[in-house]
Amino acid sequence: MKNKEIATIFGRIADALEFKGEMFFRVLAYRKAARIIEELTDDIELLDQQDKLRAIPGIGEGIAKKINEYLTTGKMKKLDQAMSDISKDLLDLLNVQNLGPKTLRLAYDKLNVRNLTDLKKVIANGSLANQFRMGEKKVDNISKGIQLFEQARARIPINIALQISEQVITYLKKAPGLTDINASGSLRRMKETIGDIDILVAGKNGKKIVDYFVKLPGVIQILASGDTKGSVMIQTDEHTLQVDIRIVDKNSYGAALQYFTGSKEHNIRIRSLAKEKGLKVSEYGVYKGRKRIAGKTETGVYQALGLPCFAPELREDRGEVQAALEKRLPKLINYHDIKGDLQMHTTYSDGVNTIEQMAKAAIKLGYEYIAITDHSRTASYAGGLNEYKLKKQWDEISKVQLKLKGIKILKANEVDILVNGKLDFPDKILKQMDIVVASIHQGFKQNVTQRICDAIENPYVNIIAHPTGRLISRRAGYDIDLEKVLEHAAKYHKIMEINAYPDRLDLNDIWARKAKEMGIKLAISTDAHEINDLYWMRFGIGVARRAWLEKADVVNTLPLQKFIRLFNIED
DNA sequence: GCCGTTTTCGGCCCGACTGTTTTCAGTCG
Repeated sequence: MKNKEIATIFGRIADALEFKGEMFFRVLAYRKAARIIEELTDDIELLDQQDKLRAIPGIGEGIAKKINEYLTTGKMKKLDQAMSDISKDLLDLLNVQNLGPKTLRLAYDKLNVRNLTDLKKVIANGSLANQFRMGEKKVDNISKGIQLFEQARARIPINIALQISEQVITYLKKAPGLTDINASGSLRRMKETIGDIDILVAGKNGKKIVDYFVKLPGVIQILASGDTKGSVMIQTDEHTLQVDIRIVDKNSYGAALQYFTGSKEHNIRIRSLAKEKGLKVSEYGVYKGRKRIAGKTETGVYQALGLPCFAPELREDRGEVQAALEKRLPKLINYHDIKGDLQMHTTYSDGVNTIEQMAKAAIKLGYEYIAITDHSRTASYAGGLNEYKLKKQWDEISKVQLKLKGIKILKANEVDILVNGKLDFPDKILKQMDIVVASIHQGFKQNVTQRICDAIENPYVNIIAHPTGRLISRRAGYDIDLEKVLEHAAKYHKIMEINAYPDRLDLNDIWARKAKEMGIKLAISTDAHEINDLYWMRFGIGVARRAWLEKADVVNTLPLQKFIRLFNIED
């Protein structure tokens, strides 16, 4: 698939045109196209061949032609043109905070700045500060931006961000005059990674709240500290990240929460719709002329526009507004819908806790069943089980089962899909398992699509685990044709996993939604290696909700008896 | 560059903050 490649090109064109002072909305059109293509699950080459590109909202004649040109010739004139006299190094500088296209252009024209080194030079020798409408403070802010740019902070995994935001919120709740507080931004939308943490606060005397905020433990730098806004860098064991706080009046808290939750694209959609209705939406409220008709609550804001209060996870401008208008928004799955966890490891392979400990922890979570899925023998690095150890484990499961009431412990395994396409246990063993979870742990570049398809065809395999094998912070997924795999899964009625391990989240939101649309059922599993990991379920739920999944789309929402019937498990 | 139950032309979300100015440009979210 060349989707990603083409998305990158349009992003690059947008940057270049912006730098050159091209009409703002043209730049926007390229950016929008880049995002749409990036999120596309269909192969863009196929869409081009079938002449279906223009059916995608946001892709018109011009962009479609350029895509076709690139796919047939390997080149895009518009890109070459846009980049003819500038370089990627230069455009990268647009990512420096407080340095926008206008200022960069100024530095380029007047001071010959071509890259970061040049930029630093003209800052150091004062020549940038001497330019028209520039000054010391502006240049100072750009310098701060360069500092952050050079640290090139990676986005933070959702679990870390959530943990930190909860600590910050606990701390802030003691701030003087504070009445309401919420995490907003991508964290509230449960995106898989978070750039910075945005906290929204309602309260009187913003200055005092901000003063209290910047004294937060772990702060290594104060980036801004005013009456309505504060911004700090904090350092934890492994991560450095930015935390922003905004203070608004109680009466516009709902409008502000709606606004700061985003996404930006969702907000643009909402505001356009408001405009069509003769209304105006801002972070202060919904206005009809000068009259404010909503703003105190988020629900009120949406209601004023004739819309339901969207779950934050839906607010990505992926068709949610249209769906709401047509009254076909999904009733999203909730955390409490989950009745069991279908992937976890114990001391038998690379887990930390015993079967009994895992089972007891699951009972505490209110689950009715769990599947013990230690690794199979070929996963020797993880202490994978051979047939002898597997049988031994089943004996222990039976013993624990007798001892514990209120939970069904399923005899299962995370069976390796071997390089030759076979499974790591013979069918006669697989047949005896309550649940068979199959996945790839080796030969990431060897025929992955075909191997997974073969596994899907095995009559004893129930679930394909972490189908793309990506690790968010470390590696891209296998070289896999996911669409083909999903088609196969749909054909053979196999379940695809949403792995809730925060570094995996695999399938991701986009592909999980596609799977649902193809009629595939999903399982949300934690892949826990210790009892605390069982709490990762909330991140899997986050992905599922972002994927528009409902309770009925996820097999481990079934109560025990129905679950057992579905999988033909002996009670 | 995209788009159309008012439009094939003329719109395209909205406001705060900052720093530079003396009326506003640039950047951000």
